Amino acid sequence: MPRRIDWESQIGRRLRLRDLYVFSSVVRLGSMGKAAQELGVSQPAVSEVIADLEHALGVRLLDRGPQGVSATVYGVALERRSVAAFDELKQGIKDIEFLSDPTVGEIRIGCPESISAAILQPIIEKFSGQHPAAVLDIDTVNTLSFAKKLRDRELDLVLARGGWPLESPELVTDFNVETLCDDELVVVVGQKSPWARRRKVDIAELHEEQWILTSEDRWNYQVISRAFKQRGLDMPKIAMKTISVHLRANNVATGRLITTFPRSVLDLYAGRFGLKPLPLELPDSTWPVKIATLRKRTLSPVVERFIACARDVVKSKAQATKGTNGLNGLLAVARRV
DNA sequence: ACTGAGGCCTACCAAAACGA
DNA sequence: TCGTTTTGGTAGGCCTCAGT
Repeated sequence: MPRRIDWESQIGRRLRLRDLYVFSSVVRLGSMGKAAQELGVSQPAVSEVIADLEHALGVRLLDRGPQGVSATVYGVALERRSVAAFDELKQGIKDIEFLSDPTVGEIRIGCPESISAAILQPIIEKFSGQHPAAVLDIDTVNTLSFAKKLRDRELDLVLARGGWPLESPELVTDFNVETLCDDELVVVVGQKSPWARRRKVDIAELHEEQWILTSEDRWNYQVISRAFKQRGLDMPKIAMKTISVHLRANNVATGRLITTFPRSVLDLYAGRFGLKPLPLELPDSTWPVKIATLRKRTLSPVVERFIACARDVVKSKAQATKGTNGLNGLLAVARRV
């Protein structure tokens, strides 16, 4: 068992930022030689840094092999904290930049397409107006990897709907999750569809229709599945599986197909594509939009301003629509979880 | 308070040895 | 064979301390 590490004599004086940087390079490249090449020093210099680190910490950080090195459990632990340490430093430098000019900074946002169009857009409009020099880097593609990217600090924040990977039990302790606004899932047809003229629809009547849905592991598929199951029916035939909002809207507009949308997306596209929600209630169809950030990570001031701006935008929209039935509860007053 | 000498520490390299 | 470790050496920066 390694001895208890004395911070003053072993770490405070002996462990340097440069050592961590060299160590991270070695782990990333899987070789001391390659790391040396990248850092522009000789391989023995790298070897010595690693040996000193291991000596200071009293544990083996790397397993050496004929094809290079791999991190031990201790190495993995140190590497993970090193990433966090370098990120904090980077944030510190960004803070200094921000303090010298509060309108600059970069915000990396993970946000699926269905949220970016309807909910993110007005937030961006307001925020960009207030902070024209701030750079927004928005990833709308790899929604399933958002949790990992957030944990790896590749994203500052993620906007997503409830029931997403970030709220899985094994990940929930890593993130701060805040409900930004409420939304709900609705069944949508084109205005040419015969269903569009109906005043009341039972989900069971739609069993023989052609559906466009997302894949089985996604929440909107599961809501429809539950709705049919409640009526003692299997899932209907799926004509097309896609997450693309545009593909679904375009195909539903033909009048032959049925799909689901969040209410916010429908409100945005209803006029443009000629879409109509069906008057039927789905079980457990509330689908709140949430903001997640990495717990225990200091957010840069510009990111904090962006989140505050997001809260302001949904709050003012909620107040503007209070008393009307147009949005049916969408963008209700933001509340913290 | 400043300066210079001496010692120590750190970073680096080349070459040889080691090991899977 | 490829990659790591060890050895022996150099150069430069930093610290301490005595002298001015």
